[in-house]
Amino acid sequence: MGRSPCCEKEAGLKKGPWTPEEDQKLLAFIEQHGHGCWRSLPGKAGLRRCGKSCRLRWTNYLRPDIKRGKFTLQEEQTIIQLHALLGNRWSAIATHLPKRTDNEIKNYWNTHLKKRLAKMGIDPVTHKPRADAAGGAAGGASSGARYRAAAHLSHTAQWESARLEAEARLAREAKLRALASPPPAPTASGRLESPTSTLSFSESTLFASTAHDDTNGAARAPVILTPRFYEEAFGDAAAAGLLAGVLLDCSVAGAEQRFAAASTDAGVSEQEEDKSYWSGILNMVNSSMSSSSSSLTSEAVTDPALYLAPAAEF
DNA sequence: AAGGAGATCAACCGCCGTATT
DNA sequence: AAATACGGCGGTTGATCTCCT
Repeated sequence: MGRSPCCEKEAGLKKGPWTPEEDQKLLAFIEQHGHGCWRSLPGKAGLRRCGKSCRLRWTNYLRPDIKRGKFTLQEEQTIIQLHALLGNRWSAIATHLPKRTDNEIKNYWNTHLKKRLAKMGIDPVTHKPRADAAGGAAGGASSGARYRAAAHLSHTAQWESARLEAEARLAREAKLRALASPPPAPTASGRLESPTSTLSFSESTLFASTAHDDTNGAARAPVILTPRFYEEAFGDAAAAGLLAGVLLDCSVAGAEQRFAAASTDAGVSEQEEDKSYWSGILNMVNSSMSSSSSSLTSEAVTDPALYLAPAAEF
């Protein structure tokens, strides 16, 4: 029954930080043979490590296509918005940030972004304004309006419900696709894959689009991040200006207008809010896909319907 | 200059879904 | 169909670094 015993139960395997020699061995072996079966790799490569440790070292550190260093403003925005959409699904988020690993994104979220949102009075888990922060965290009269507006946009329960429904749809769709056709070649299909992720780009966009398609208007992201948000969070108008450019680049400039309108006009239609928010996400996702080879330049495809099409079948 | 506190990040752990026998 | 291994994921830890007093 089953497979042969697991090597991880072997004694004498090394743990802890990798030495340059170990890195060299692993790198040389993978360059020559590919990683193949991780479990058998350490033996073949002459490493006293378990396969799991080798895989982790490779995917998080040694892979040649990893971009290290400071996250850009656009990457931060992408992470925050995708986190609002997907929650702590770091591998799915990493799918939309080429050259960044899920581990790196997770660390960055936990050490930087989570704190920053909390500072802004936004619950980093639900992405809705915290009750105890209303009117206070960022200070001033304008922030009061901002929190009211954010609260207006916040229907967390509905959001969660729509999210779960979309997730279930996604799983069904993935199964159907797997049955209908063999998996395409990873690089030739145009799919944007994270080597650390099992979630394909198409699945992710489908997820976004199903939520967008919610006819009850239930799916919404609680908080829209605007240049003004960033200006206060960073305390840096230049950074906010850059973000404004990024937003425009990604065709979500409407979010700023919508946000301003929401602050003064409670009559803004919920459908419009949904449309604007989700098209922002879609365009952002789209822009990250279009730049998968080098940097995160934004060349938004103007027709989101391209990505919405699969969802119409549900 | 030294010590402590907080921040950062690489790596481990344990769980889960899928593949394999 | 059941048992088991494998690969992958998210949460957590702990060593190291940086900043502050």
